[in-house]
Parts: sequence; C-alpha cells; structure tokens
Amino acid sequence: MMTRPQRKNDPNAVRTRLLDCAAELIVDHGLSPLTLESVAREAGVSKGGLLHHYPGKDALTGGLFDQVVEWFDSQVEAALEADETKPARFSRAYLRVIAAIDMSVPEEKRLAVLILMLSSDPHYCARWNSWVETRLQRHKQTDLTPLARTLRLAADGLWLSDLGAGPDSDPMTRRDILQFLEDLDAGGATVAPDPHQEGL
Amino acid sequence: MMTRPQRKNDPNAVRTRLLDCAAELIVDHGLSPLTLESVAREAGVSKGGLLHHYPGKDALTGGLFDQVVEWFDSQVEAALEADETKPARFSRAYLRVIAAIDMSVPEEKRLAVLILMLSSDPHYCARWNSWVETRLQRHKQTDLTPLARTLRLAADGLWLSDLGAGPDSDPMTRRDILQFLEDLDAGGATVAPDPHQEGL
DNA sequence: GATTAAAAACCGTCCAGACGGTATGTTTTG
DNA sequence: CAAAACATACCGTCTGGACGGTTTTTAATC
Repeated sequence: MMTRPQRKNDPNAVRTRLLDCAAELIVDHGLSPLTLESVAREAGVSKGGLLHHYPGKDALTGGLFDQVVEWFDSQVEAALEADETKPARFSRAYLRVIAAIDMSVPEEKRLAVLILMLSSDPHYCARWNSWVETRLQRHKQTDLTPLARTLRLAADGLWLSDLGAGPDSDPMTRRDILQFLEDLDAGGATVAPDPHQEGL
Repeated sequence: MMTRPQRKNDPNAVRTRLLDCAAELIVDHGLSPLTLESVAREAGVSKGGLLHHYPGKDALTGGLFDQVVEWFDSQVEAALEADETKPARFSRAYLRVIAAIDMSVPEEKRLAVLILMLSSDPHYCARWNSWVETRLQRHKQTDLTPLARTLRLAADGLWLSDLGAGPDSDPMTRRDILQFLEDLDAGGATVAPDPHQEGL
C-alpha cells in the first residue's frame, strides 16, 4: 500500500506522530492533563500546526480513539483466526489479546489509553459498547454463555489491573490466572447459552 | 455514637454534605469537570466556606476517596462475616459486594466515583492497591489462588461494566454470571495456592 | 449568668495562570 | 499561483485558590 512519503515532510506522518505523542502523554500523565500545546510540542509542531490536522481537541482524542480501537480489533481478529475451538471463541480471543499486553512495549500502551478514555468519557464508552455488542452479535452462537462473559469480564479486570500495576499484574501470577481461565474453558462447562435471553 | 449535632449548624454535617455533593456531581458529569464552585453551590455554601473545610481541591477529592474506601471496606467486612466458607473467602466477599451494586441507589453510586478516581489518578490507584494487598495478605491462606484472583478480576470487570452500562450490566445476565462464578467456587476447583510465590 | 476574648465557620471578591480556539501570516508543495 | 502545511500572536474564558471581612460558636473570666 505504501503511503508514499511525499518527498520532504509527509503530513500523514505528522498526523500519526501527533496521535502517538498524545497517547504517550496520556499514559504518562493521565487524560485530563493533556493539552494541545504539550502534544504539539512533543510532536515537534506548533499548536497551529496541530489544529490544522485536528480542528479541536475532540478531533484529536477522537482520532486517537479510532486508531486504538482499530488496532485492538485487528489483534482480536488475528487471535480469532488462530483458534478453531468452538465455545466462547470471541471472548477467548478477547482475553488472549488483553492478557498478552506488555506495557513496556510502546505499541501496546495504547490499550491503557483506551481504558482511560472509556472511564472518563461516556461518549467513548458508548462507542466501545457498540463495538463489543457487534462482535457479540456476530458470535452469538458461541459467546452468549456465562462462561464467555466471565472470560471477558476477567479480561477487563486484568486490563484495569495493568493500568495501576495491581496485585494481579505480576507476569507469573498473570500466567497462572490465564492458565486457570483456559482450563476453565476447556473443562467442558455447559455450553448452553444464558438462561435469560431478552431481545438485543 | 451520636456525633452531637451542635445546636445550630454542625460543621461535620457540612463536610459530609460537601463530599456527597461532590460524589453526585462526579457520577453525573465526570471527574474533570468537577469544580470547587459547583460543589460549593450544590452543597449550599460559598467557595470560601468549602475551602475552609477542605483547603484545596486535592483535600476534597482525597477526603472523598477516603470516605468511599472506608464504606467499601465496611461492606466487604460485613460480607466476610456472613460467609464461613473457606476457599477464596475474601475474594468472594469482594465479588458479592460489587455484584450487589445498584446504581440507582445514591449510596452505592460511590463505587462509580472510586473507579473514576482510580483510573484517572495513579496516586489513588496506588492507595487502592495498598488496600487490596493488605486484605490479600490478611487472607493469604485462602485468597492467593488463581480462582480467587479470577473472582476479583471478574468483579472488577463487572464494576467497570457498570460504569458504562456495558453488555454485561443487565440484571438478568449479571445474575447468571454471578451464579456461574459462585458455582465455579463451590465446584471444588483446586484449592492449592498459586504455583509461583515470589516474595511480596 | 453575664461579659468578653478568641477561635472556628463562613462569605464574596479578585487575580494569575492555564487552555482551547481564532485570526493572520509565512513557507512549502504540486 | 493556488492550496495545503505549517507558524505566531493573540483573545476569552474558566478555575483554583488567596485574601480580608463577617458572623457564629466556644471558652474563659468574673
């Protein structure tokens, strides 16, 4: 595809750099302290330059949100392809992606950004829910069981734990938890869907 | 105990009212939009009055944090007493308290405040981790198993889900999940502690 | 119990800094 | 040269909190 590096300074590169710097600043100092100036400075452009690409703070954070979700989606999709097991297929992929996060890899810090945005803005929260519900609908044959839900909930717990280096974010401990969850999965628990199925 | 309602206007009552109003404003509009003026107005005092009781915004939010943690602690302690089962005792109490949250009860909206504070300020995050680790140490005989950790992680997931009305926050669905987790518990899973035990 | 000193509770105003955003250039690219 | 890609200067607003004053409560003294 090659997004053609236009000779001198590719504006497309500037945009991704802006997003990257914003993400970095957010994981380092939180979401609210994020200022347009700081992002611009970090990315090596002026505030006016930033505003040129993202006409407002919402546009910037929104762009960041889109990018992170897209990345997460691709990760899940990859994990999904690598697993043929039937029950809780999607939820297991979801879990595996989150469990594989290594916060020391800058690439993967993005997930920290996502959780920060989710917990501080109901708007993004709704968009995230929409994403999840779409996948849930797509895999309704396999992922509407209490087991599947538990896998995802535990994944969210791990996710949250990562953010604050909680008592369960230790690599070894995490490995055990993950093992436990996978065993749980294989353990032939009931594959029946939720007893209660109101319309979605 | 009677915290002596000193005649006319109990300053102690004012303090709790300030905290209550702050909590309400936070769950309604988020954490960052919280302003001293809005809290003061809502509580029926002037900004100067607020500053008198809490000398700064940090003092206010810190006081709120303390209150919420204390409340949560008492809830867990109560759930702990009502359950004699051995394995994963603490973690199950933790789960039950969180699962019992009814966001329509103002009293219990506090937990939303907690998660908001945790995800937006690493300082509070550390204090929270400290609380958890203390209890974990206190119940190290029963709550250092992958099962126990899973229960708490799932609880955190539910907690987070509540915040944004996620696909698992539906009462019926939640009931099923909880049931599943409790069965998991009773299901005589291995009671052995984590394979890996590095020093804490 | 009346008087009074002092401490606590509370009010309303003002200010300095921060931030988002605009408006207007200036340079680079095609 | 026209349009995109930047930079610089500037404005309006908001907010934390400092500050000086006022009222109420408490404590001490007589």
